[in-house]
Amino acid sequence: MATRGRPRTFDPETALQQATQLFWERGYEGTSLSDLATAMGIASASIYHAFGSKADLFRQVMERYGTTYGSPPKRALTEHATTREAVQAMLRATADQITRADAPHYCMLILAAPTGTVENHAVREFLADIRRSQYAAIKERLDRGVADGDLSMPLDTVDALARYYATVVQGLSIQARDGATRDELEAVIDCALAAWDQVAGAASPAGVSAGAHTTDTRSA
Amino acid sequence: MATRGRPRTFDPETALQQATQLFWERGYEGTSLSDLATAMGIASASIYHAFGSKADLFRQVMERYGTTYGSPPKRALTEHATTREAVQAMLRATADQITRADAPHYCMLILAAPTGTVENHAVREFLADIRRSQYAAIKERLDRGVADGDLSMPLDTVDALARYYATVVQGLSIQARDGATRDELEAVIDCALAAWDQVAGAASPAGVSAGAHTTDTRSA
DNA sequence: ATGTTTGTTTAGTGATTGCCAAACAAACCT
DNA sequence: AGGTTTGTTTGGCAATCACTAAACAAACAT
Repeated sequence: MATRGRPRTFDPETALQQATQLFWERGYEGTSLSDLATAMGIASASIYHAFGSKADLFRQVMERYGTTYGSPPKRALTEHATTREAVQAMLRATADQITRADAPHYCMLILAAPTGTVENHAVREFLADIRRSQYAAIKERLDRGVADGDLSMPLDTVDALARYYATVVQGLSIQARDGATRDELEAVIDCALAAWDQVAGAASPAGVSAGAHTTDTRSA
Repeated sequence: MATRGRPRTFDPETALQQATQLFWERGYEGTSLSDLATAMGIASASIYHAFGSKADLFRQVMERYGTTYGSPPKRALTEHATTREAVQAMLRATADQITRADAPHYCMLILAAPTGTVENHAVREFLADIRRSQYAAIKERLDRGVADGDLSMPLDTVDALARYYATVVQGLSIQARDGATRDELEAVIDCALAAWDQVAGAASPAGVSAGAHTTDTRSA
């Protein structure tokens, strides 16, 4: 089918890229529509025509963000043979992404809107949902490790370990935001992986569950 | 000296407390002066008279926050005999504070203003400075442990371990914000302390220093 | 050529932002 | 009582917010 009507004067992909840069630097509420219009090179009315509302634009920005900047850590999680290597690669890919010279030194998913006005509650929960799916992705990889016989531990320890590495990933963004270097993050990751060797490498995870203490004496 | 002039009609401490609640829930930029005036029960002009600007008020709120809600983790760090116990107590006190039923489930210092408008850059750096001093406090405790003969490791490993636990503390706030329970945080803390046993408990910390990292898989 | 469709800009909407001058109020002072 | 000092409120500042109606522009259709 041929294109009807007046053709676009801007490239939507380029415009989303420019919007990404602003939202990334200033967060959701810190970015105004006039800021966006200027950066995207079009009138604000064109933004509404092309992308809907500010919240809609942000959702499309985040979708693109997930398939570009957010992709390496996700791929690292699935594309390594052993679970430990996968987690290590995921952490290192995260550190790479949040210390890039050409972008803000943190993950937009984590810091673009952790708090804010009451009226933007839905946007914050939209981001929180994605973050919770990040945890779920880590947990799935650990579950796969258990299924592979690669990882041996009680079920609730798998949950804890997955949440633990999600916590580390999120903490790394604050560190990088506050000026930590790539090398400093690498040292943090080394410490975080030392926990792996203790919890998953040893026979027993030394009281990792909060409730009943179940001692698992199986060896790997 | 007797009090000159018209007396205050509100208690500054109570007013700061009410301002704290709002800034805590909505962050710095998410809280408006009219919101604050309503919550504090006074006109916005009185806020300026008593506290200066919005940024000044926020700084006073954070100062009070540090000596109240922020106090238990800090005290835990200094009031325990062994370094490991101190770190564990600090982490648990943090988890306690960010899952209180009477307050938002995160640390205001970490999530009140990680990103935002260009004009509020100074407020964000004010918070970042305090966060960096948190890392410094952890590092001081570890240094003391080394001095006490309580902890034995290379100097750069002490740096890494301090930054690592700062990372965990900050990650915990995102986790609690996104709905993690106190028990789930406890399980995360157990994992984080397993790293201690591996890095500080064992003889050598398995390459914790900032060495070569070759993971960079950045995409366009 | 005229109409339809789609995208653009102009020019605004009402609401809200942080902030402040000026008037008013309540205490103490001499 | 009159003056001084301090704190309060009223009223409104200019700027910005997210958003949109309406006019204009550029393509295709018939």
